[in-house]
Amino acid sequence: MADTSPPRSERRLALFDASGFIFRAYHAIPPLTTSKGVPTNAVLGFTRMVLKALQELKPTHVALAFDKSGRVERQKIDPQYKANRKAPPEDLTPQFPLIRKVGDVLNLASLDAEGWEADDVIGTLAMQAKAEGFQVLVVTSDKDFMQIVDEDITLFDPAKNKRLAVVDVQEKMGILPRQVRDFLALVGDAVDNVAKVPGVGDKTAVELLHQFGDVETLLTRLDEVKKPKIRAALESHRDSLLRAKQLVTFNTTLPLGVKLEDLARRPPDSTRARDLFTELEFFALLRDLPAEETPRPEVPPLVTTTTLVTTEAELKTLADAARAAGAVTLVPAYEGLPFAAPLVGLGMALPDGTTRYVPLRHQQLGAAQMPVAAFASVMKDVLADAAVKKGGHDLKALTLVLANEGLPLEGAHDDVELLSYLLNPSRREHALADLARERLRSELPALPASVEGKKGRALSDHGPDEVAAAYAVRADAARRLAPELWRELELGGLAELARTLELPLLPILARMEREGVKLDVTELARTSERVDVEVKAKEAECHVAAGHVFNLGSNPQLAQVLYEELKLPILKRGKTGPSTDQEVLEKLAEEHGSALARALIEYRGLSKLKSTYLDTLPTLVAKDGRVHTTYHQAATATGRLSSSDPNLQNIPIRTEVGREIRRAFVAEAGHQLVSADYSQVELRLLAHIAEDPVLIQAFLDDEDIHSRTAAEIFSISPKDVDREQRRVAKTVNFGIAYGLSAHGLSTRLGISQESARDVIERYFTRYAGIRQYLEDTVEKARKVGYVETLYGRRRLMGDLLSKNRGVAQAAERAAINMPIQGTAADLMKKAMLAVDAALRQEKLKTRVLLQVHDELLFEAPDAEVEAVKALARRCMSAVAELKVPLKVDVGSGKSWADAH
DNA sequence: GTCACGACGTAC
DNA sequence: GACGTACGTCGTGACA
Repeated sequence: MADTSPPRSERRLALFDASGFIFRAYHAIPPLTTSKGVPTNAVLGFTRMVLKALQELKPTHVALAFDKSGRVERQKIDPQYKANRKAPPEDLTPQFPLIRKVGDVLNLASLDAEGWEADDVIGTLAMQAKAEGFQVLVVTSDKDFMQIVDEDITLFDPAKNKRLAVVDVQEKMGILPRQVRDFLALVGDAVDNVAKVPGVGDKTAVELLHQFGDVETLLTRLDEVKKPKIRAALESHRDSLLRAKQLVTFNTTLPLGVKLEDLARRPPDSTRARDLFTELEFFALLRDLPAEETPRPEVPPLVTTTTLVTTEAELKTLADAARAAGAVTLVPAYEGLPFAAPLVGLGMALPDGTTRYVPLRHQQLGAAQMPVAAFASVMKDVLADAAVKKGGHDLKALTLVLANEGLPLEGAHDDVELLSYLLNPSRREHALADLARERLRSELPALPASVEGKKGRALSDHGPDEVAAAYAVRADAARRLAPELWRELELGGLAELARTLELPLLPILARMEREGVKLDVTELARTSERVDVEVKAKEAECHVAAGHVFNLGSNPQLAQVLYEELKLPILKRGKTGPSTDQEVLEKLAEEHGSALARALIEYRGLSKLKSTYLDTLPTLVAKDGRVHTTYHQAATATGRLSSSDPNLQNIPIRTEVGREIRRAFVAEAGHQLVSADYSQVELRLLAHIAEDPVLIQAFLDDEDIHSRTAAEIFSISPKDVDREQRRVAKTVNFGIAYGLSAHGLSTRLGISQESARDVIERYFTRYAGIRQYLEDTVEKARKVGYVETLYGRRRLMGDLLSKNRGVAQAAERAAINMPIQGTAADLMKKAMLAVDAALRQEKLKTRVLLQVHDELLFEAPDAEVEAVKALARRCMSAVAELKVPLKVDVGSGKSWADAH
């Protein structure tokens, strides 16, 4: 291949002072957001400047230099350095990662060095490039950069469209570029908090430098300084002057570890640039992008075919390659629920792009397959080796199907479903096919319908050739998605959450699912029979009250009976017609004496419990007599887990029949169930996050929080609070973190809107910190476009600026709630890691079975019960140091009901 | 028969 | 629309 790189003399490196421009752009351009509310003024200014400078300078090589914890190293010289700087404005912070993204899609290298400023990165690169014969252009508006100007290094100020060479520095400053550092040290810098020598202004500084050349010489010949005042000042500021020179001097010897060749200019990735500019609504800039798709040779299309692995020797080679590379991406072929699903085959991808499919349990006659036992013996070690990082999509499912084969999996690391979830937890799905379409511009071939939960031939009835490519491509796609997702997580400050919380939690959830919880089906059947009698009686009662038989489960039929035949008033309407929900029925029963409504309420309650729990749960008991739920780690917008098949996070507890259902969740013989739950965790977190002194004190005093709130609201002593007042306060306490409204409170409590408004106003007067927090949260969310938890989990909030007021208000309530609910979820996840580690550490046989948001349920051998109670309380309380204590209630017994 | 949707109700 | 986050059941109506 011909060498097309420019001759040495024509190589021009443009170095952008990116961090400098971010702040300039932010202040130069008035606040601006996308229609979704993402602030973009600094991003726009920065992008325009970069594009303009590139056009003007036509460099052959380019780099963007950023600060990274920039003041840290200089503060080692002087702790006062930039100590007076405020944190960046809150609507600027979210623009930093966006600016990095702009650099990324424009194919410009972004460089930084931990602890150093962009200045130092540029200084280092400039020297390196000069030594290699480059012409260096530093794009900046900062005069400090004049210190590195020489015959090969010039500055370019895009704002003024002016270049600055040695002569310009001399003309402007009256000194040589290499004296700029001395000049800056003498006159100081108020903005950066660099001390000056008092009495020395620009003129004196220049004069002194003409006479002595630099500050070091000046200080050795102080007696030659004519003016006594200046001489005295210099004498007494000797140390601070030398320190100041150190501070203003660029470090030109950073170990950046970058080759200049890597900075060769590449055309923008116009596809991604187009997407990003569209997302940012930079429509004017879109036109300037090259129209055609830029070929991306470094990102080849996904594989379309693969090779089957059917011999032990081939598989061994593959396992060795994975071990050597330290990573492998695995996509299992299975159908149904991963607990108990047999492994039909395995798609694999290695970091070098090799893909394979291992057929294991295809039914096709004559198809060559890998014997399962041989597969297990070859793969066991590499799967269990945490040093070999595992990638894929839904690694919990992979962990489970491998566990079914007796193969423990360690080193789960690149789960693209989980990584995508952290980037945008509001998103409905993180299906691999969608991620591949969006991020790799590739369509994945379809999987057999049965795998997607639809009807069709069983997976194992397909031949290996039919499905091999589909699974191998998926492994290839997941392998390629992971680095991109990690990069975005790093940019958003979410990578630590992934590494230290979500990924370590994944195997714990897999174990909990595998463990399952024992269900006493006889007990459930007994209850079901009894409830059945009651349900039938209530049904008959309803039919009598209606005067004829109808389907009680059909709301349209019910509405006809209530509102047309019985002529009851329509109190509420839904989208499809008059409502028949519980609230309406209660009013009809109480205020209009409707016997039908009264009977129907009881019918609904009982039949719900019967159909959802009493009759369904027994069908979900596995062969081991236990129920195995599936936890979803990438499902909720707040960071909570969810549970399905069955959902064990909404097992009834409030009603008597509900408690009977919990009585059917039991411990094995010789064991007990131990329950540990956080008391009032969300209200405690609200107190901590909002820093409300009154609420914090209430928790420090371990008071009955609802009575205390009642006392505050009604301005009375806690001991004088009556039941009704406590009930009101309890409702307010529960509703407050949900964005409670006067209307909502009034309907819930059956009081007038006026008194509800009054109650809320009194609440906010007493708990002023809470009101402030709620307002600040919404305001900040509007500015930055997201809300976050104490641990940095983020939820993007696009609807806050919706023109539809209802939509915008709903988004405000969600924004208020997420930091509270999400932080509680973070805490519980941390607690689960701590509890798991402690159980191992103490070599206990106790297992964690269930997590229900603020509760953990354990199954403990009788002998361990007390130890586990103490352990759970300890681990869960100590998971964070907050301004309020984290209280944990524990209990134990033969059944879940008894453990409460 | 299958699917998507809305209404409803359970949990925290 | 009216208080946040989930999932499951049922009935309904469109479609095959």
